[in-house]
Amino acid sequence: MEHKDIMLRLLKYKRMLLQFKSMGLSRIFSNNLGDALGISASLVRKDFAGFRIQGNRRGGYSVNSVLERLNSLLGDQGLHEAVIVGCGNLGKALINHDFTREGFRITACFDIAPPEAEIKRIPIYPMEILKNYVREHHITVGIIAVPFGAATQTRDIMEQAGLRGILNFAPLDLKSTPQCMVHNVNIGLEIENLFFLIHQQDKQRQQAEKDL
Amino acid sequence: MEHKDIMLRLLKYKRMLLQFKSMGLSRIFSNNLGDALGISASLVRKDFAGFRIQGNRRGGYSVNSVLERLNSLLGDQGLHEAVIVGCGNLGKALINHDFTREGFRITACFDIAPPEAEIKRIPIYPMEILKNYVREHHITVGIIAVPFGAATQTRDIMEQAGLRGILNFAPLDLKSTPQCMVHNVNIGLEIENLFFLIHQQDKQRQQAEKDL
DNA sequence: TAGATTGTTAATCGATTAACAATC
DNA sequence: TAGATTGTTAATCGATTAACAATC
Repeated sequence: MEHKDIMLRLLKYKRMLLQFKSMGLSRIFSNNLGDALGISASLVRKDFAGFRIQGNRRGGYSVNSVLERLNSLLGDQGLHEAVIVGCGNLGKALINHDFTREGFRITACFDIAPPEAEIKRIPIYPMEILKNYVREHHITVGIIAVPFGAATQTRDIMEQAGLRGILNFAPLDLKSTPQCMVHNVNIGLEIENLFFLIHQQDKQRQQAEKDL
Repeated sequence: MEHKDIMLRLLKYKRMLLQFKSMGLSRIFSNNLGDALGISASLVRKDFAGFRIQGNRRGGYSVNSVLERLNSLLGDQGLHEAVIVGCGNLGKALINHDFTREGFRITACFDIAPPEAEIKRIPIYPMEILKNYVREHHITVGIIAVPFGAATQTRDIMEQAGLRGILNFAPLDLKSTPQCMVHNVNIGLEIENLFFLIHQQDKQRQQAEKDL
C-alpha cells in the first residue's frame, strides 16, 4: 500500500505545483503543499526527502526544480497511450473524453462486436486484433469497460496480449499478477458506500440526541 | 481511514456472501471469505467480531445469518436513489447504466443547459430545480460529472441543496465538510499512476539485470 | 544575528497479522 | 474424544505526525 499511495501523492504534488506555477509562484513551502493537498507538512518533507527533492532551509522549495525532479522520476516521456476494451456506454464516454491534460490519450477501442468503425477518429476494432495492436504500438495500459460477465475473461485476454496495467470499471475485483497490475474502480460500490456512511452518521447523531 | 475501509469491506462481504449463497453454500469459514477477498482470515474474524457477527466454533459462519446481520447494519431499505449533475459524456453513460444490481438507481440528472428532456425515461432538469427536487424526493447522494472548471461551484451548490454525499468524477480533489462527504474518483490520475508504476517496475528490473 | 524552514529522528497511531486459548 | 474453527489478545508492521537540531 505504501508504494501505491506515495506514488499517487507524487502525481498530486506535480499537478498542484503546475497550478502554483501557473499562478506565478516560484517558491513553495511544505506547509503550502500540505494544506493544498490535505496532508501534513511533515509528510510532504518526508516524501520529498525520500526522493531526494531538496529545498532551501530558509526559502522552501523551488517550484521549477521540484517539478524537474518529479518529471524525471515520473518518466515524463510526453503523452502516454492507452486502449479501451468494451465499447458500451462507459467505453464510448471515455473515448469521447479528452485526457490530454491528464497526460495520456486513448488510441483505440476494442469490442467483440464493434458497433461502429470509429468514434471521434478513434478506431474500434474487434477483439481478435488486440494482441497485434498492443505489440505494434507498444501499448502498456488498458481500460476494462465491459459488463460484469465478460470482465474476468477480458482481463486474461488483455494480460495475454501483453498489457502491463489495467484499470477495471467492471463491478468486481480483478486480481493483479506479477505480469499485469490491475486497479479496480467500482462505481457502484463507491455510491453504496456513501449511502452506508450517511446511514451510520444518522444513527450516531440520533444516538447523540438521545444521550442529552 | 479505518472507518471508510472497514465499511467498504462490509459491502464486499455482503456481495461475496450473496455470491456464495447463489452457489448453494449455507456455511462459510473466515478462511474462505478471506481468500475470496484477498485479505487474511484474521481480519475477517476481527471485522465480524467488531460488528457482533457470530459464528460457530466448529462450523464457521451461517451465510444467512451473517447476511441478515449485514443487511441490518447496512440499512437495507430497498433500492437507494441518487442524482447526477452534469449531462455530458460521462453523465449520459451513467444514466444509461443499470445500477439496480448495485443497490441503487439514478432518478434524475441536472445540467446548466439540458441537452435533452430525458434519456431512458430519466428526466434531465436545469440546475435551478436541484434544490427543490432534492427536498421533495429526499435525495441524499449525488454524482458530479461536470468539467474541471465547474466542479468546485457545483459541489457547493449540491451541498446547499442538501445533499449529504457526493461522488466526484471531475479531475480535482473536492473537500468534505461535516455536512457533506465527498469521495473523489480521478480516472486520469489512476491511469497516470499505472503508467508510473509500470515505469518504476521497468527501472527496477533493469537494475536487477545489471546487478547480475 | 534572529527567524524561519528544512531534513531527520523518535513517538504515535492505527490497521493488520499471528498466535492460541476457548469451545463447538 | 479429537479435531477444527472461532474469538481475542498480543505482536508486528507501516504509515503518519511531532519535535527539534541543523542551517540558510
